[in-house]
Amino acid sequence: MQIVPFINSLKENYHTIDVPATHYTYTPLNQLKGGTIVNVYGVVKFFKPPYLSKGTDYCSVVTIVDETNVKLTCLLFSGNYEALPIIYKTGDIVRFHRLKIQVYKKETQGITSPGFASLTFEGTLGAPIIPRTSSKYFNFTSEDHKIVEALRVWASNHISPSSTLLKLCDVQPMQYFDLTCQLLGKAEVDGASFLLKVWDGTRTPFPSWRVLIQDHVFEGDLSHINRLQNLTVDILVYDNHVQVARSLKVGSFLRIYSLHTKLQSINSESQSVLLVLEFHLHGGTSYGRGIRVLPESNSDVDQLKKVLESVDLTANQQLDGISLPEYEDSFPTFSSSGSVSLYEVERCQQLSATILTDHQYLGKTPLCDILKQKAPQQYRIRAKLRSYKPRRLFESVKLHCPKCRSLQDVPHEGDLDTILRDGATRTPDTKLQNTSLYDSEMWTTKDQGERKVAVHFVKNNGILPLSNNCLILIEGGTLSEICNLSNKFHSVIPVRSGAEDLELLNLSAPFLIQRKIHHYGCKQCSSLKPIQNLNSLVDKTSWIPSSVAEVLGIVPLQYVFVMTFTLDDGTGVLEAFLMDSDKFFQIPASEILTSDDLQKSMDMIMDMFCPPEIKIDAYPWLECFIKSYNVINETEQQICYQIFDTTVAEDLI
DNA sequence: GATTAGGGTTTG
Repeated sequence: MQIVPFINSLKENYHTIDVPATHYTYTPLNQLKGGTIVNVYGVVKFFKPPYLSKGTDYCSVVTIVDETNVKLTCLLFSGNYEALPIIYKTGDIVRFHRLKIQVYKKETQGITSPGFASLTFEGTLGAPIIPRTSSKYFNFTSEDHKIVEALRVWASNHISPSSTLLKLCDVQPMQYFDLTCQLLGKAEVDGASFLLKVWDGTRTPFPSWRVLIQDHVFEGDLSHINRLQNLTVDILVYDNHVQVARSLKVGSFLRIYSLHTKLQSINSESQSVLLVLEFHLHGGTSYGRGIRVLPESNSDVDQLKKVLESVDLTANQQLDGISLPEYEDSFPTFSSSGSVSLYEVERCQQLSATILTDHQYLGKTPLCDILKQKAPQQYRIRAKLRSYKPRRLFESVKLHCPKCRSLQDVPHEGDLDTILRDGATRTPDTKLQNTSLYDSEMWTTKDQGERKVAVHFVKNNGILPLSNNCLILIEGGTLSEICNLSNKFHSVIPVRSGAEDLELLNLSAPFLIQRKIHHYGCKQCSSLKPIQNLNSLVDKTSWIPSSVAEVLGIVPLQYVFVMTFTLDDGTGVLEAFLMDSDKFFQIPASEILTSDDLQKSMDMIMDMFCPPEIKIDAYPWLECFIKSYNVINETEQQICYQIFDTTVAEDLI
């Protein structure tokens, strides 16, 4: 061993030898050579909090990075827990003295060498630069100060801040995260697991599970815990973490790394299902799993204490033993972020996310029984939505003819433009303008081949109504012109000049446009009547689509959602067809294609029925009314099912 | 005095 590092090591670690201050040099991480002993600085990119190794020492694995953008994974061992770096989170800055560089599997790594010593600093820009170390005496100069500051600046521009530190109110089911909390109680569960009861002053989106233990093994203030009710969570720690957990002091502040959440549904007495959130600290040290006690001086602990002190227990108690209506008042049905509030899923667990609009007297039938029976029949069922098709909303919107029952796609905007252009090739006939029904105006466009556009303003008893009550007939207009006019006028009907009268374009085009809604007619079932028939409408200001359609001989098509639901009640799986204009989802299918808000609502409803990233156990129940019917094709007879008389539960809309 | 672990989630 070289004498100078040896003396420095003694100085830093044992403070018994008085030698002059030594100048340390720090090797950039891109200049490390195997077989050397170096001093390095770095930003912590990853770390495992110290844990007892399978040998004799504590171990901490720390990966650091510096301005050279080179990473170094360090294996740090010490028989003394305190001698390992006191790292609380990634982004902390460390200084290692007497780190041995070696090569393992072609990778350079650092490992403690005799006399290893470390300092750790908070990585936050502007935070006070206070070294954390267990060494009583250590070398710390203004140059170190500068290095730490420079690394902080570099890290702030090159390393994304740690996102794994979460408050309990922000945890989601199925997640790994780091929790800063206070230990309220603990209990031995069995050899392989140990219970920690903790809180951080915020409430989880689902109530925590409650781990069953024998009363006498619990350590902690139960009356305090009872007062806190659902502000406390139960964490089960396993295997290697058990002995650490056993040694923790109630009341201490902890950081638990890579804590895992899992959503679990449990059956309660009243047949309803309740969702609870489980917290597991699994065995092993992968991903830095572990527990570290935070000192009272830690700034995160300081913040946590303030939160804990400010928790309003009276407000808490009002929420305990909740009756549903009060509970819902506290939480918006849909969160502003556009995602479904987890409380809602919970709410759906307890009741049902859909309800029947009729037939409530019917008893429920298990799907396995329905699948054995002949059609046609009607059933009330309770099932979960395992999956649905189509997944893309716009693919589920169709046009349905109630007369011939045909279904067709909604024309795309591009196609519609072509249809309108093709229908508008004839020049407006001036003989058909200015009748008793309407006043006419004609324009000739410039730079567009002298295209002529005629607009006929339909009068009400000989008088032109205000534009927002006025129906206009338009000849030769493009889609964008028609859309602009439909914003100003009550209704727009695209027409062309016929032999004797204005006539509708073919029924590939909408027969009536009101704001953003395009009304279509069935080509099969309609037999067009003259435009002048609009005269027979007594009130020429309300322009009800069905009335307009009727006088013009049109069978209007209905906008519908067409979807296939794969329903599962645990006894069987059944595919049911849903065709809905607005009764089921309470969203008008006619408006959804042009409304972002409605699309968002629809997405939220489907996410509620079929929550992403959650097991089906945790899905809400749907109460549905279904009809079975026979479908016969060339080769076989098949039984199909359709959902009827069912709607999304009112408080979920 | 060597060993420990050598980052990359349990399956409770």
